[in-house]
Amino acid sequence: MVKTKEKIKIIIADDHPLFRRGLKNAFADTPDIEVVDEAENGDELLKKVSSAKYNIALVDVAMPGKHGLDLLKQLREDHPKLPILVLTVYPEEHYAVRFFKAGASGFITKESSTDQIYAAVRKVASGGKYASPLITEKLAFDFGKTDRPLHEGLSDREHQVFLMLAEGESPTEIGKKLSLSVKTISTHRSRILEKMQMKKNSELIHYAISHRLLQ
Amino acid sequence: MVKTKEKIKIIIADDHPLFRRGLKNAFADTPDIEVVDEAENGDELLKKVSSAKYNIALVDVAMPGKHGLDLLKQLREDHPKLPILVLTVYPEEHYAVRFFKAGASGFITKESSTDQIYAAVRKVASGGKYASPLITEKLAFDFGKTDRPLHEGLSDREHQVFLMLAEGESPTEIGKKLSLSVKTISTHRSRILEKMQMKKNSELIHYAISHRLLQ
DNA sequence: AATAATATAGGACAAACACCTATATTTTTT
DNA sequence: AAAAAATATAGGTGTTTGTCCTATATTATT
Repeated sequence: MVKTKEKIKIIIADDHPLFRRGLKNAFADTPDIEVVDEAENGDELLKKVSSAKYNIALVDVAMPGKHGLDLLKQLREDHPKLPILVLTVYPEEHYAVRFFKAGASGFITKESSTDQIYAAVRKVASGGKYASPLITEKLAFDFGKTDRPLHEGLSDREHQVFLMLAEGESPTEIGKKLSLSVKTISTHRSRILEKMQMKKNSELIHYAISHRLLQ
Repeated sequence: MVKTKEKIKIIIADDHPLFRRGLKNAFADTPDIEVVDEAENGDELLKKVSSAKYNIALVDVAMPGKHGLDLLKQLREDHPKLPILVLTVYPEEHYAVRFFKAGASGFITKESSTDQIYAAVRKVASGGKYASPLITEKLAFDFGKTDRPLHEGLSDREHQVFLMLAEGESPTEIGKKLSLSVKTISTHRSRILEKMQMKKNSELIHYAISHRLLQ
């Protein structure tokens, strides 16, 4: 039971040098948490986690290279035991569910205060899950609800393709980026439109804009 | 001439606490620059700059409340002499021109290294303008040509078509709505892309969203 | 009056894509 | 444990869509 004296070792992954600095500095104030490594993109993170020992990975999912749900899934696969605390700039409500399902242990936005982040790290380090009160409420509230936002009925892949379409990317571009055939994208698109009860890409775009799913 | 010993006093405005911390910490390393105040949104910034004395405002333009060009213009109006260094997460090429036009003294992205940021602050503090090499080149190239905000260089018809394209409408749909041939729309589109120095509709969409031209 | 910019579109050809079908895999339901 | 549903992936085919080049009339600008 001397374990309590050991520090929580975390690796942080974020592509903004100044944000990493802010994080590191914030954890310099905590006696029980220590930033022992950094990565500035998803691939570097994957490389590092496989070699060294961390208690938590604190990961911005919006990075160049491997990122988002893909990155999260890959991490889970390579290291099923490493708890992942997801960082994002996005308004959380729309994404949290998705990230939890994909195996994240916690989810916080970059607007969070240092105290919230400390709390999240501690909670996750002790094997728990962390979500902001807002999200927790939302999760509870939504449970079993049938009239959830349309886009939550999409599968992960569909959601991913949906966002890209909403950003105006062509099926061909999307296929290229995801290394999938245009046909596959086209099929996803049909199902997205069907699920969302829409007929045209323009409707997807409007939907995404009005739900603040874009930038 | 004892002036050289005085520190450059800056106020930083960003809605991410951790990013502010990173910035502050980065400037803790510089003997000649000092962060003397912070603001976490545009309104707070406006309030603070009117009361106190800073040599530079380092401002993230993507904040809740007053933000973006509006914020920048307001700052210029209230304090024509306060140099403003704009921070952004956006890929710089499309926005820099506009921000300089609106009176910014410098423009850097959040991906920048601390050294780049120090350089920017010093340059701006001494009355100069700062832009990354990439942008500088771009500005030189564009001068006299696309000197005004990109989308304002469009003719009325082009602007109309631009917005419809940005909403995801297809050339065919647009043609129908405007009772014009698809060919005409296609021609307009080419010219819009040319004038805005873009290549794809997705760029139009991003531009429109980030400039709040939609909805 | 001369020049540039704008608004319109036809023809030819290429690319993009939708639609249908199909299969393997995963997840959920029973 | 078995059956059913949902998910993720594409191939083939044929049409829609749109680009590029060219052209002309009209309107602004100098």
